[in-house]
Amino acid sequence: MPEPHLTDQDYQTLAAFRFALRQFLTFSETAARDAGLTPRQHQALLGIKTAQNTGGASIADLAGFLILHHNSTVELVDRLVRAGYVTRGDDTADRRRVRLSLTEQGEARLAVLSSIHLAEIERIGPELKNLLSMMEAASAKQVDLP
Amino acid sequence: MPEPHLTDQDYQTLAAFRFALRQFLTFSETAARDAGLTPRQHQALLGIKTAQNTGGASIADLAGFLILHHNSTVELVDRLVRAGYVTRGDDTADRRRVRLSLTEQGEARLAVLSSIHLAEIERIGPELKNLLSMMEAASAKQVDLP
DNA sequence: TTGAAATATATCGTGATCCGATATATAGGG
DNA sequence: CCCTATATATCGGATCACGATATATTTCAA
Repeated sequence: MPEPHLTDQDYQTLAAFRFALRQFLTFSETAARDAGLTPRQHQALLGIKTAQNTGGASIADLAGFLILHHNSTVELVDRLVRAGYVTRGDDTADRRRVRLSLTEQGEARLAVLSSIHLAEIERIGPELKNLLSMMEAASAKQVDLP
Repeated sequence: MPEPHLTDQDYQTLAAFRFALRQFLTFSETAARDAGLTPRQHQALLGIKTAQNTGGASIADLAGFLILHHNSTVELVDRLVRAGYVTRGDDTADRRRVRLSLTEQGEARLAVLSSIHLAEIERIGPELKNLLSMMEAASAKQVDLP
């Protein structure tokens, strides 16, 4: 059990950091929904895209990227396939496995969303970095971790 | 409609950033649940704490901090009060309003969680800052916003 | 002062989605 | 070849945020 000595300033900085994160996540959520996707669906497209080079993501790969359980990921992919953004392909080497790829529509939506996100991240980057630096200099830290 | 020219590197960096965020959020969620709180409840305690100086947060204040609607916030506070972490107080000036404050138990849980979080944020800060810098230098950006 | 509009909080029903438990198909080792 | 492990899929249950609506209090204008 840690013995924290937190100052008001520590709480203020933590709160500001969490608020900045929530603002970004809300921005991202709104952008995704405006593009006809749920936030998770957007994340999934990004994960599938980045594995496209290496043969296509499996369900387990995608679950790892999203930090979700297999079953949740299967359901998410079901919804993406139904919506026409993703296709399930066969893995020729291991026929238990599924190889996910983006449809043209999936690619297009992801491209627009990614562009928007790069711009927003560039906008908020300085503030986030500043808050991160403030917390590195915070007065109270957990020092008794193994 | 933006005309994105995204490189594979852009997608990789975006994905790495989102994965880092998800890792942090998963860490935070696990820490909160280990302390007997849901993630939102933890965030709410932090928001209430930082408004303690200025007379106590109202429902609307808290909703603003969490970027939630009033009704969701009311329900969240209901659960926090039922669990013994928060109390509703009266606003003497405006009796429609509620003034939220932490119980001793709420203070204690928040202190432990905040200490843990400061340590984790210090740990991941450098990587996050690095990814943010990479995206500031990204090749494709949304330039045609009004 | 009174009554209408605005503001703050609360209640109720609904929908989305994540998880636990379980089922089915395929691989791979002994 | 069989047995266990791995990969994906299915089903029921629970949580939580939201929209719509209700109630209480304040504010303002006539």
